[in-house]
Amino acid sequence: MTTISIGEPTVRMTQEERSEKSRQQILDAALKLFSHKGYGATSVRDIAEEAGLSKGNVYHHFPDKETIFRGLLDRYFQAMSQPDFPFNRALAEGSFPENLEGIGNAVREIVRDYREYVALIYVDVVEFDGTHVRKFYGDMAERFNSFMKAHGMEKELEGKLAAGLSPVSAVMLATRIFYNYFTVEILFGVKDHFGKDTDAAVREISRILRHGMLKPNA
Amino acid sequence: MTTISIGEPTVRMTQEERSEKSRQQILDAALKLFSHKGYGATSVRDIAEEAGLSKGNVYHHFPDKETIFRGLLDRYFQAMSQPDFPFNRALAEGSFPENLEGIGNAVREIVRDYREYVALIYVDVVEFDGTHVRKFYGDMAERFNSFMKAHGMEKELEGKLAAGLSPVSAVMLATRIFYNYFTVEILFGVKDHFGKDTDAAVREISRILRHGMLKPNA
DNA sequence: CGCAACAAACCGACCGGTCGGCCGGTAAAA
DNA sequence: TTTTACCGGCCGACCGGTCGGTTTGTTGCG
Repeated sequence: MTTISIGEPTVRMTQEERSEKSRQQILDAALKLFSHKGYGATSVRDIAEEAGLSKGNVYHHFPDKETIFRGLLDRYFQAMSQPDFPFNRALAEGSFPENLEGIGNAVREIVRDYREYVALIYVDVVEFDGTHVRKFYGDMAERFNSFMKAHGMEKELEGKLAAGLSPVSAVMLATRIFYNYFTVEILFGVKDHFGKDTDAAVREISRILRHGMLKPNA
Repeated sequence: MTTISIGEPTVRMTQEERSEKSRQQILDAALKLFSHKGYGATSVRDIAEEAGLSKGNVYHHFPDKETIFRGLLDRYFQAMSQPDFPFNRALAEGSFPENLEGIGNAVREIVRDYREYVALIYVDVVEFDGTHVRKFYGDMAERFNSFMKAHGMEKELEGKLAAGLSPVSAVMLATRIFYNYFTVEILFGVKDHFGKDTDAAVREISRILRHGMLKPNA
């Protein structure tokens, strides 16, 4: 048994617990570094140091550097598939598209809390040619379809949406524009880039998505 | 005078021409490498080799690696400010928002032709914390404003757009969603990610932006 | 014109330092 | 005792940047 003290009372850990803890420390350190320096510019030494472990130990838990990177994307995609992921909650519990503002706020929360993972997607696109994220985006329409079917949103939407408009397109479009808006705001660090504050921008986007930008009877 | 033969008749170049040609070769090589490997993972040796020059020569034309990177972003922002840039042409010569499909197609053309520069923006966000692109995005709303004023689009739009909706928001929103759509399609390499072909997606997005996703009289 | 004198373009070796990955050894858990 | 977590030195390759020296183009003077 090893004893570790973290200021608090001494903690006993089994071998499995220690191993898992190290794995998570490595992933946490790698997330921070990959998302701020890119993949190629982050060294395994950096990761080990940031994690407070030796380089040898990192290679004990992961076969190579790229496996660490893939592990991080898996973490993110895993989180996004949980029912309590803010976006999934907002989409399921409200009534689309009346709840567009709620969806916008959920996306805002996600980009804020997961900004490093969002950056990882850019890293993959640049340094791995999008290899690891292509499937995720390619399956997105189908995933929305299943989600909406599972939550019985189809019939309700059929009656509300304009004729000939697929519910999937409507939800996809709304999702994408909010992700894009908050990525620029939070990841790029540009405040109020629509020329108005965030809440006003979310309201205006929601309104255009619901009723269009043209005058109603023109 | 130097004589170079490129299969074709011999070409004479002044010192200034040779220098400029080398500078462009360096930038072209750097664009290719930075956009595919990231900044930190691209070595000045790689750039020199790709450009067909020596490393010493690269440092003769540029003081350091980062200046090369900034030079590439300058190139891109410069191109975007030209009146004949596809987006500017589409926005100026058509009638917004009837020409949304045309704007969509212009953005498609841009992302296709400038995909490596678009990737550079991601590289800046990840590896330079967005330092070089923040101003560009921060000034975007104001830039649209000036552009529309210069082309006398205000009054026309005032009569067409829904009450209380700012023309800038309308144009910004449309621009962003198209950029996002084609970035995923072209840069991420995901075909038909809205679940339908590109033209159908552009039409559907344009329609939602113009008339909204809700039934007209609901 | 010829040609010396200068400047700019260019090359490749070299610097201290870091890279990804491996491996032998140690100590603790099972 | 066997297995596993963990350490840190080691390898050849490569990093950004500098520098001494060579080639090439330009300029001015006779």
